[in-house]
Amino acid sequence: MRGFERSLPMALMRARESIMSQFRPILAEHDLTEQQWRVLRALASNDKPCSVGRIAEQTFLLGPSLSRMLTSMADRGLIKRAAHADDARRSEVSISGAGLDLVDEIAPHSEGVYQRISDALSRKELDVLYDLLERTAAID
Amino acid sequence: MRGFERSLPMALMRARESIMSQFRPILAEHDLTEQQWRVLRALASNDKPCSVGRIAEQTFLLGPSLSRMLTSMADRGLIKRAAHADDARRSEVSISGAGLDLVDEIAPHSEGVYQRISDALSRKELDVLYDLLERTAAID
DNA sequence: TATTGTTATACTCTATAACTATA
DNA sequence: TATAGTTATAGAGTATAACAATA
Repeated sequence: MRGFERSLPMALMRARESIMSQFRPILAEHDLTEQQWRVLRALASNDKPCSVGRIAEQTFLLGPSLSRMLTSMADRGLIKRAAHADDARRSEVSISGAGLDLVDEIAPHSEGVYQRISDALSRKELDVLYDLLERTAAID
Repeated sequence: MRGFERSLPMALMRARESIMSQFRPILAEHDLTEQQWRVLRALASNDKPCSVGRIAEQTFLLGPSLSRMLTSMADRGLIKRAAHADDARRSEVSISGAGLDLVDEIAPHSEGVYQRISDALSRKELDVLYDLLERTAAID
């Protein structure tokens, strides 16, 4: 079995932890978990409202976890839920104005983190990294 | 704020999920959580026994979580704990024979996953990926 | 006094199954 | 019958503080 250092999941985790460790304190200041932030970011990037299932796919959260998170995020006024026009089983979830405000408040800190990434990796290297990650994600 | 698609933490997570989703069923068959597997792999790659703090660093687990996990893994016979020779505060944790057997049992499946990665990425591309990930992990 | 590791506590997320209501 | 989403439940991990033992 290959060494721990040459384990791809661990290498991916080390890279991710390096970034998230800078970012988590900012999220904590705004009373957001990493998972809630993923939901907020997914909704902010989707221009249109989308289904709960679609959010689950985008954020790698399980339905039951997400369902509860959406309830608490709606209580907090960060997201909105509406009934689907054609299919009454579906929800149409979207980010609220307050949710967008929160994203905008956190965004500058995020860009600060990306500045440090840009100091370490050239634009070209970042492009290569994204490409390799995407191809890894596409396996199977 | 950059799009969700161009978020590096999410790109890292998507890549990692793609691999781990193939691997988790194998771990589940052997009653191992992802975190327990990280501990086992870390200990298997360290030739010498090491401290609880060192394992926590390697596996990105918090002390209290790790402490409980080590207790249950020791009860299961997967690891061994010994007192440190010079410093009685420290533990010396190492993998047991049964722990090594379990790693060896799971290893072939792991190589199967790496085979699929090798089908998608050339050796050179994998080297580039590891290098870029390492440099990302080294930020700050 | 600082450090290593454990225990205590509250909360969040994971994971699976069962359920509701639509389709 | 199948699908979308919620509720129920058990368990594991996260996170912080407090603690014991030792340096």
